[in-house]
Amino acid sequence: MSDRIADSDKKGLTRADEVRLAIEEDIFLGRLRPGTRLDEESLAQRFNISRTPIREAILQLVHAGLVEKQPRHGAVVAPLKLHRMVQMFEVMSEIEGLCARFAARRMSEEEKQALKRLHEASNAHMKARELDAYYAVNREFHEAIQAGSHNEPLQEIARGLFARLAPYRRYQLNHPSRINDSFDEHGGVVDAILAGDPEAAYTAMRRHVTIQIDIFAEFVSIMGGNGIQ
Amino acid sequence: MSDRIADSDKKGLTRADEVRLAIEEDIFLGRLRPGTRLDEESLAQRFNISRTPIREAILQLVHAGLVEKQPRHGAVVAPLKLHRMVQMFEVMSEIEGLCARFAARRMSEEEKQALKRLHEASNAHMKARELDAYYAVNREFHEAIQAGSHNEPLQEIARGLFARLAPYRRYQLNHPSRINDSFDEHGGVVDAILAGDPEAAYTAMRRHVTIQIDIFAEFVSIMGGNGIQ
DNA sequence: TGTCCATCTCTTGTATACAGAGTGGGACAG
DNA sequence: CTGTCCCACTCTGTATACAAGAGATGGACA
Repeated sequence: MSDRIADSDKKGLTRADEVRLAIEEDIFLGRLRPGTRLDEESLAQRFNISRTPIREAILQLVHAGLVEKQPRHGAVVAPLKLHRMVQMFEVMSEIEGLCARFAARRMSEEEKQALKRLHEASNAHMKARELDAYYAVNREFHEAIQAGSHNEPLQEIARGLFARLAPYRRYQLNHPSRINDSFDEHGGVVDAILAGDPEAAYTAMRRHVTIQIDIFAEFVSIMGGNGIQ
Repeated sequence: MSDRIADSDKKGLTRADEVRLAIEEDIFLGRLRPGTRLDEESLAQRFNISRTPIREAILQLVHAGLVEKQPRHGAVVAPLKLHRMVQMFEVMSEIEGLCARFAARRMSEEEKQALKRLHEASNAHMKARELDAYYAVNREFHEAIQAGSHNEPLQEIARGLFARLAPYRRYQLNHPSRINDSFDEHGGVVDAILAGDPEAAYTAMRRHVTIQIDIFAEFVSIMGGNGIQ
């Protein structure tokens, strides 16, 4: 783990913000597993600052849903319960479907072209079997559509769900043929949005995310639920 | 304003939590208008505690979306911009519609009967023109359906949106005939849920909330946007 | 030997003190 | 008279010190 915060991008951010970003990344990248205790004192030592900004960072993470906290009992990285995770995917599919529906109606020509380019870029990564690169573009793809909804509260909800699911979502693309199917599903979404067909976009996106639930369920059944709690 | 926190219900709550609840109530009840500056020092004096828990409370409010904050620039009660508020209602109608759709599929017989009783109770308040009572039952009605979705993350999203819109929503039922129409629309939702018809429930609920947007837009046009920013 | 109680320690919650950034006002120059 | 620059004050961000609650450990008694 980076025991120090990069000296770059320190513009306008408080220490608390920097710590929050660092811990967020640790959670996303799996360096901090769900269930891990977040001790204020040791975090303070790790970042060479006092406990005050650490506490603020933890509070922010609590409200982002990444961390759970009970008074006088400390904070732990949120151990998503299985049924709750399935519920979140369920909501996510609807929210993203909604984003796609709005995007089909509201995206500007420039936004549509940018989306198309993103999709084409992911095509290259798919053929080259570059999993990490595909995963990165995949995220950009979904974010582009969320932004295309031109509805900020909706984007915030989507981002929040995405953030909470991110630690688990990365397992999905390990499924052998998944990356190809994912690309094809994206294609359907892109076509519907470019054609300006809201309902088709909604259906395609909703289906795309719903499939991820199935993949995830399969992953869980293989794992036997271990390591997830 | 209550300059002191009630000695009751102090179980398991930190000072920060108490302050947060107090400020939340002030915002909901309009005692703290959007745009009002939240000065840490004066709040600390008002509650007779130090700035530390005040800061924590403000942070929590920031993440609930009720307060905005920029580094080194303090916190103000979130001044909802008009277009953003419309966007929130837009999302709210979809979220509540979604809740209704799930509720139609998942509500137990007990939950359905409880919902029916709530609706009948609101009928009495409508006929007696008891606006406040109707407003209270109305909230219970929506919460019952949200709970009926049996999807916790979805409920949290709905609650969050409701909380952020609450300071403004109360104007809506002032519209003369609104209360009757509202009751009729609720009736449609109840019928669909009791019949176990997800799509009808979704449509009825979505329409019910969408109408609120129109009422709200009308209210705003009368106000000329003053006092809302 | 097992159980219960007390104390001790560890961690969180709160207070207070200090540092640094922003803002506003006043003074001086044009 | 007006504009600009500098100084001071105010408020936020951070550090540190203190208090209090929860859990653990050890001893004593049954």
